[in-house]
Amino acid sequence: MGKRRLSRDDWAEAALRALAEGGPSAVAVEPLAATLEATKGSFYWHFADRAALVTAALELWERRGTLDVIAALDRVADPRERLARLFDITFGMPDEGLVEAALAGHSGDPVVGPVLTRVAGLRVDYLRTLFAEMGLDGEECRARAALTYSAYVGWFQLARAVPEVTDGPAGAASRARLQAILLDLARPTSGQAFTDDAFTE
Amino acid sequence: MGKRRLSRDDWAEAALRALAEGGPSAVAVEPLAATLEATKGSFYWHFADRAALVTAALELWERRGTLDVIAALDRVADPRERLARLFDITFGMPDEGLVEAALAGHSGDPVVGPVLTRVAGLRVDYLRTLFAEMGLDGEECRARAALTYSAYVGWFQLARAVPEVTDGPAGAASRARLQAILLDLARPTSGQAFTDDAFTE
DNA sequence: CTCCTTCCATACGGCAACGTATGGCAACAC
DNA sequence: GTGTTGCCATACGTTGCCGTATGGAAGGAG
Repeated sequence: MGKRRLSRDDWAEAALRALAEGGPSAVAVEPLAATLEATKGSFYWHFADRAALVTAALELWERRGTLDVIAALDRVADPRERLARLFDITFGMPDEGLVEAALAGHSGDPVVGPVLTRVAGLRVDYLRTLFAEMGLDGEECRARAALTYSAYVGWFQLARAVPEVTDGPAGAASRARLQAILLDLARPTSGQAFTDDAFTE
Repeated sequence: MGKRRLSRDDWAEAALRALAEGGPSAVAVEPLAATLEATKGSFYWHFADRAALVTAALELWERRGTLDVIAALDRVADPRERLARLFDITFGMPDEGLVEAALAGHSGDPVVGPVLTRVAGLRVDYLRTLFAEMGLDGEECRARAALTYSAYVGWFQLARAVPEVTDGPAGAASRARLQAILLDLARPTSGQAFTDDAFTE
């Protein structure tokens, strides 16, 4: 790590890394400057203030983990296949999920809140239309989209809290099983089975 | 709100409230003192330092949202009925779930991390044994416990990010639907035998 | 009433991070 | 070389919160 000059993107990238590890409060100018072997002088040349840095990091996160993914999925025609690909991609990007978990507690933050709302809304909405393409009705789409997204985001929260559950061979098996179950939920034929409350015969 | 004297529990309760809203960083002595219409002098009489306050708040959260719930569920014999009750209780306590979401990003915190790991581990483990009682094998139990817990915790994360999805009449319907689907997941899959060995009526 | 314990307010020093101001170095223009 | 521009280091003032020290009020015990 030489003492080369830093670009605006260098700062944004470092901020995103800090965001994934310690949340928005970890995106602090002076500590980041230390890891980059620079000083605040560099930072305040590229950015107006700390909020601008957080915004840039969130932008990066939103683009890579949401916009780019949705764009890449547009090439897949079959909705079920698209859902499978979506799982493979999103569950395969641990950093992106970890950021979302790190952001969860800061929905009240004036700069984090709107982005979080927008990203989560976009994702749930995408799932909803995807389920709609499979022939499910409106309410069913809403519920399953919420469940699927909850399972995704909760998975990474679990990974943060108890890594043993999600990592390692047992964790990988659980992850594959989870994806299979979620995919199975998308079958419109099994939708009726869930509605009947009578379990004991 | 008179100027009455404050007890240790008053501080812990206020800390838990702040924890649910703004996460651990919101549990700050001086701001809390302001909301309680007191000063730090009161706080440092009841507690040694800030860490002790966070610990007390987390203890409160752990007891109410996990230990007490599990204890109350011990009275229910049928595992499936117990799972249903578990959902009703936990999803019915919005504050507890919101705390968990707020804590997600602070697994690295020396005081928050261990509690979070313990609570999450306890809950996943409880679900795992619950599924085991229903006759599912080890790997299946692990995967479904992880999925169920992920859906629970992710639901509250979603509630924080996009309240419109989880609140209101549409949100309530989605929540009921989600609980139904999760309950349905507890049924054995096609390839497996449902051995109701210990809990036949 | 008096004493003593419990509880709290005020004042203080310290730390970490924010944002600003200013000087300086390197590269390129001419 | 001289000047100009782009990028950065250093030093400074400010703020928000932590933890400590100390004096003092409220309320029961005698």
